[in-house]
Amino acid sequence: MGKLLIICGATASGKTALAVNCAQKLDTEIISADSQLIYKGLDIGTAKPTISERGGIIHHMIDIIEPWEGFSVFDYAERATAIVDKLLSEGKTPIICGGTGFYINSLLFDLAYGNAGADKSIREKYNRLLEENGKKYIYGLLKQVDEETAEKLHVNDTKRVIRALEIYEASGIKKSAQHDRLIPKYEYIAVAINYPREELYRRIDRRVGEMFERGLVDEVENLLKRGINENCQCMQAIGYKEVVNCLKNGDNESTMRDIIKLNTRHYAKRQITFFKKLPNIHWLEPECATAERIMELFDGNR
RNA sequence: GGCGUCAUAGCCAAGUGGUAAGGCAAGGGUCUGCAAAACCCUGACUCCCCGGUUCAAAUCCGGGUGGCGCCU
Repeated sequence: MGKLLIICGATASGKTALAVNCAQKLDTEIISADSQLIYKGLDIGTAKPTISERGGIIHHMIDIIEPWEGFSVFDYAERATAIVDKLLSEGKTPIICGGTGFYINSLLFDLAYGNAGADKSIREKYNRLLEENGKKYIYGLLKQVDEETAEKLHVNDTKRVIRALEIYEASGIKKSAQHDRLIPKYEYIAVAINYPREELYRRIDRRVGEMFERGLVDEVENLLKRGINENCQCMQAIGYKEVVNCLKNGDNESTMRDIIKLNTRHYAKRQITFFKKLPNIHWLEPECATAERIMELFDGNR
């Protein structure tokens, strides 16, 4: 059975170029694992790889939905798994490249997600209850139906509290009653580039600066002009929500830049925390992060 | 030179006699259908220095140092 190559890690750490190099060596295709690259029209702020940066390699899971559409891990897992399987059946090595750890997990592991889909009306109902009665109230509701899950969650973590409530209401089964075993569906080897924190932050700063030079503000204004609501999921992405906000406040560009840099650094930190827990991940020092080195690791693992 | 004012964690900052709020930054972490989202945890053996008053001082008094403002 074939094996997957995962290239993950923090934003601005050089995943794309590395993945393209590997894909060229392996004569294969890349499957993006990025929750924002899926949107058409969000290019600059998401640092979507340009055609030339893609180096002639086919990239899947990029530009697959419209900005006003919603998307979730479940959708990702469904679509991306199909592509993985297709590539494997062709004898190719799927390369997964991206910084959304949750999406990568959804590909690697057979998660059940509580065996209950998102239910808009249930969510609305609990969101209303949250607004009317507060966090403690809905947390209390969860405690009544699924004490075990409630214990694991913090009262303030309303998103997950509501999701747990949703699972119970939609399926009649407690979230805590469903235990997924995290057994990888595929053999894989994961690599991430391990920049020293300060250097990673410098790279982020530089990249954010470049986004403004390329016209991030115009991109956001165009999306708004096209009628994309600022509350859309895609507009919550770093770079977009800040520009929208600053535009409203009349802040200058340097303020926008600083906020985006800061939020991106926070994001990178969270990504690193997430990937630390991914089994079988190799943290490569920047100077060792080459396609050649990865091929060695990959073959040695075969 | 004189007068006034301020001096608390990397930054902003509350506290004005009873044993150091809070915010930001930074670091650590959680993550099972919104994940570039959402959420959690961590920090001053000490309040510029020295001396004094007091059972007790970041808080009061004296001196010093430094910043700021005004005056000559």
